[in-house]
Amino acid sequence: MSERGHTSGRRPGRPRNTEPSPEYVARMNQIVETAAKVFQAKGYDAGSLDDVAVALDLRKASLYYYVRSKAELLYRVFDRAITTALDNVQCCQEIDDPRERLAALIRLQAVSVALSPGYFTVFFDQRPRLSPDYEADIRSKERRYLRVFAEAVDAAVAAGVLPAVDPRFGAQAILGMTSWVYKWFDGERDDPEAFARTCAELLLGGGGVAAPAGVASSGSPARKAPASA
Amino acid sequence: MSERGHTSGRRPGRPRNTEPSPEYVARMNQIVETAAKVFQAKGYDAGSLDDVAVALDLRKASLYYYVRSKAELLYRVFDRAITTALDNVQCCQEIDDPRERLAALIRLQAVSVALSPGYFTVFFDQRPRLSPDYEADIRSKERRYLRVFAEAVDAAVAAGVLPAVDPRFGAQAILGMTSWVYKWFDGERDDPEAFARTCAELLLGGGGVAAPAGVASSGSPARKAPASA
DNA sequence: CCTACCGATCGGTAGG
DNA sequence: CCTACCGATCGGTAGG
Repeated sequence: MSERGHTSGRRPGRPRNTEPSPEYVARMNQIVETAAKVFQAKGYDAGSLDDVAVALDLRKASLYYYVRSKAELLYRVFDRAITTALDNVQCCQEIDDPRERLAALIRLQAVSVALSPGYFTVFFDQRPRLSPDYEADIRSKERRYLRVFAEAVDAAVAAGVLPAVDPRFGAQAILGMTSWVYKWFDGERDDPEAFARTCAELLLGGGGVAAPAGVASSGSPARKAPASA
Repeated sequence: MSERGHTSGRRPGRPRNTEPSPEYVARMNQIVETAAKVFQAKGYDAGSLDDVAVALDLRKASLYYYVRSKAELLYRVFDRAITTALDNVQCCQEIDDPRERLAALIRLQAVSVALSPGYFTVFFDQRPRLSPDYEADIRSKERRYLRVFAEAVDAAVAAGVLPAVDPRFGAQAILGMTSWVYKWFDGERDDPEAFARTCAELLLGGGGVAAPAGVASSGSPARKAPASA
C-alpha cells in the first residue's frame, strides 16, 4: 500500500523515497472523498470511475495516476472510514469508569453514524466488494475496533452495569443497535443525540449519557442495574 | 405486479385471467430463490442474469419469459423477504403480555436473520438498488413491519418493562441490534439462540426469553425495570 | 424456452 | 494529467 510520490524537486541523483507532495496528498484526499460519495450513491459496481472523474472535473484515465485500480480506490475509502472511527473511539479508552466509558462509546457510535452516514454506508454495505488483496488489512483494524467495544462490555459486566453477557455478543449487539441508524436515520426529522440517549437508556438505564446541558430528558426514569456476579 | 399465466388449456375464445400453471409458479420460485443467492454473493449490479440462468441450467433470454426486467427480479426477491418476515412476526401479535411479546419478537428477529442471512443480506444491502417503481410497495410493507416492533415497545414502556423511550427509536434500536447479525454471525461458531438470549438480557434483563428447557442461563441476574410514567 | 445479436458501458492501457 | 482506444461484459430484443 505504498504511495507514489509526486516529486517536483531538482536534486541530482536518484530521487528515491521522496514523500508525496502536498498537492498530491490533497488531490488524493479529494479523490477518496469523491469516490466515497459516488460509491454511497450508486454502489461500488454501478458507480464508475467516470462518475468520480467527472465530479472532480478530470478525465477517467487521470485517476490512474493516483490509484492502481478501482479496487484500490474502494480500499482507500474503507481505510479512511475505519481509521477515522478507530481514532475517535480510542479517545474513550481513557475513561476509567466502566459505565461512563460504555456510555461514551454508545453515544459516539450512534452520533457519528447518524451525522455522516456516507463513509459508513460504503464501509458496511460494500464490504463484500472489497478485493481479497485488502481484506486482511481492513479486517485487522475492524477487529481492533470490535475489541474496544468488547473490553468496555467486559468491564461493564464486571462492574455490574450490564447483565452477565458474552463480551463479543454484547459488543456486536451494541454496535448493531448504534450502527443501524445509517439505514433509517432521517437527518431532517431525527435528533442524533436523542437517539443516542435512547440507546443508553435501553442498555444502561436512565442517566447513562452525559447529555448537553439544558436538554431535558423528559420523563425517562433512572433505571439502576443491580450488581451481578 | 400481475403475473403472466402459462396456459396449456384448449378452451376456445379468449383465455383470459387464467391463473399461472403449477409448473410456472414452481419455476418462478426457483428463479427468485436462485436470484437471491446470486445477488447475495455478488451484489445486484455485479450479479448478472447469466449467473442466474446458468445456475438454473437455462439461457439468459429465457428468464424474460418470467420477469420483465432484472429490476423486477430484484423486486421479487425483496417481496419474498419482507412478506415472509411479516408473516413470521404477525404470529407474535397474539401474545398479550408486553414483556413476553417483545421477548418473542427479539428472539424471532435475531434467530431468523442468523439462520438464513441470504434474503436479509439482499434486502438490507441492496435496498438502494431497488427500482423506484417498486419502492412504494416494499416501503409500505416495511413500515408495517416496523410498526409491529414499535407497538411492542410502546406496550413494554407502558408496562414498565422498558424505560420511557420513543417507540420508533426503541423499535429501530432493537431491530438494529438483532438484524445486525447478518454482518458478523458465524454459523459454524456462534449459537443463534445464545445471541438472542444476550439481546433479551441486555434489553429486558434476565429470564426474558423462553429458552428451550434444559438450557442454563449461567448466572445472568434477573434485572427488573421499574414501572415508569 | 432457445439462438443470435445489438447498443451501451466500463475498467484499464498506450503514449504522450 | 490528457486523448484515443481496446476487450469484455451485460441487459435486453428479435424471431422463432
